[in-house]
Amino acid sequence: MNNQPSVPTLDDVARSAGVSTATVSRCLNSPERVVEKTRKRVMRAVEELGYTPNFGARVMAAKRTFTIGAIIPTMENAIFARGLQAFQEALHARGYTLLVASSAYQPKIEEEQIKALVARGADGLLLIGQDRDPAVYDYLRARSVPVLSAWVYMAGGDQPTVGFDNRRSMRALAQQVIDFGHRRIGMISGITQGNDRAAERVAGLRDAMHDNGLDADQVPIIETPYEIENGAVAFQSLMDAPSPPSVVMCGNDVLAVGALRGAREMGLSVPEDVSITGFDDIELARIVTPQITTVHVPHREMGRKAAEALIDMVEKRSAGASVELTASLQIRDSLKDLRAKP
Amino acid sequence: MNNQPSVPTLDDVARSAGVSTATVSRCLNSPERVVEKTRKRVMRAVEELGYTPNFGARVMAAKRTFTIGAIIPTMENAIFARGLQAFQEALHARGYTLLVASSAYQPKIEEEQIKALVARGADGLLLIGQDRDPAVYDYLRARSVPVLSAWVYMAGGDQPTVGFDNRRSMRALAQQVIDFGHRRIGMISGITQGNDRAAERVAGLRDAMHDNGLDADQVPIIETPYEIENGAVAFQSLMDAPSPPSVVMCGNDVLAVGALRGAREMGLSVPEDVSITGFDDIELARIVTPQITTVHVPHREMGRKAAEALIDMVEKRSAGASVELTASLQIRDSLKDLRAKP
DNA sequence: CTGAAAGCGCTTACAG
DNA sequence: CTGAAAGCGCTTACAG
Repeated sequence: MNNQPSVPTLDDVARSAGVSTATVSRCLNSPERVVEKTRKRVMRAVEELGYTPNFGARVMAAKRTFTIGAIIPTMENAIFARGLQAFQEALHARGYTLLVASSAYQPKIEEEQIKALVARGADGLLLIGQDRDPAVYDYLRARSVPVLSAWVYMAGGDQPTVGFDNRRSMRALAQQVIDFGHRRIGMISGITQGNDRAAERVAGLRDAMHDNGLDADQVPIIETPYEIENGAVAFQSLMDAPSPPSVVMCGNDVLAVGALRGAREMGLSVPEDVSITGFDDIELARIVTPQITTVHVPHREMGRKAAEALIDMVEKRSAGASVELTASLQIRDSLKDLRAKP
Repeated sequence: MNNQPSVPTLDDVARSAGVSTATVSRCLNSPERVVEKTRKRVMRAVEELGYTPNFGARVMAAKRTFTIGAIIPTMENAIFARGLQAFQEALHARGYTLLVASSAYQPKIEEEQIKALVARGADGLLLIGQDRDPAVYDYLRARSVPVLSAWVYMAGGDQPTVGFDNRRSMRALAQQVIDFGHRRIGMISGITQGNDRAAERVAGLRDAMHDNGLDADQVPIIETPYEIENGAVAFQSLMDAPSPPSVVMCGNDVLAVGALRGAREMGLSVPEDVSITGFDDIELARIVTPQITTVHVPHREMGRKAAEALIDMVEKRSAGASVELTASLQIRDSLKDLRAKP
């Protein structure tokens, strides 16, 4: 802020154009309500003086900041970076600006950030996933700040969601894996505590096991934070078992790339010796060799639709409708079809 | 914002505590100026009513938002994502919130975003690079919004910078390449127009050529936006020349990964048939095979230091001091030492 | 130490 | 279509 004494105000513009401040305000906010001749004169004065509305005053009078807050686990994972970029672009197209904070996957930090963004006047909030303390939603409701959960899709919840069904998607991928003849399945999952996307992906694998009459409890599952190195370590520990898996399904592509590295370090060939799958379909999945079988998530589309849904909630004060996006299987070289006889 | 009719104001607190609004305000902002007895009474009322100061009113009266704006080319490139994440964390540690926008490497969009963030009350601004219309700096100066340029280091410029010397770094890398015996050098650069980092990297290569008595004008240079696919296409066009280069130096790692893909598609082995270098040292550089020789840039440190320098400028109203960080060579398998006889 | 009051720069019913 | 004026909820000299 730091307004200089020299920064022009609405009043200066009004005086310069020979109209009232109300008219200048209208020219800026609902130009169609001002007759063209007047409007032109006013806009010229705005130009000449280099006038920009004072933020604080505008917020105070209008009770809106045209600012939307987003709290994501981290910008360093390409999936959020890409979605957030699209979210910001869509916001900008509709005249909104993005306020960003990150939670490092920690509920306490997320709550703190929610309060910080609300205190900064966010007109609406984008959060990732739905699994959080109900008190958070009460807090937001009391201040009537609309919230939208993205990266998940859950029909009929309390909050609208824009995303895809993590559980169903992982179930479909696991079904494919099973169809390919794999029976000894291992999993490397992200930390499921406080992360419904991770938990749902695990549930999806279990669903597929049940569907095929397999014992889900036999699946060894290692939970570890989403870092390449952790994927490598977890992979090696899974493969050290007496009867190692024929396929290691990972909670996301970052872990899968780590698993791939782990395999290379152990001298194992993928997919000849062991298959690996990921989730998200970030660019990385197609850059490594072999390319990783994964679930494609429409990150950019998700970001864009989330922005639109959230702005609708803010502007129309509507409850907001959930949007389901489709995540699709991407079968690539890292998954071997065991039925195929060479 | 969207204040409910039920949200309590300073006035409500004052009435409830039987004091003036001035006293309540003092209790909140400079408690030492209020005698304990009064203060306790006031704070009790604040508690009971669940009072939170109104953002807009506070901003308007105090002329500060505790918000810092950042405009980066895109969040999708890992180098900015990582630096921005660190920037945001450092901001949060000092009580500030981050307002983000992206420019897609387009000056016009950047200018628009600068205005948008200033209009949203950013107390200070982080921009990438220094190469922009002087009018932009005039605009910012007129509103006394401190600006800091990151990802570049230039001593003695008008604006403080927090970054490294792109030109010197590329020169050092090119010197290494030349020391390894390479003479036929080709380059794939990002678009240099309006991107001083890209332009400096090209200049660095030319410097090294001069240093070694080589003709810099002989170096074929292709400029293309930072996308993997573009790197592949540019690489192939360089290699199609009658006397193709023995090494292709890329403006960043994204282009280098593209070049690697291009080589694979052409059936060329790296580094046996041709060497490739990158810049930035993003995670990708170590994930591909062969690993890419590049320049390591301390992204996180840069983000953190930029946040600290910028907050100092905002709070102390100081001119701000530039900080130079060190970028270091990372020699990896993608660069062949032609002198080494097997 | 505390209060009355001006002022921050807008927006928006309400008139005309 | 345009204007006068109230009001948004704070902070801060200025008095006392």
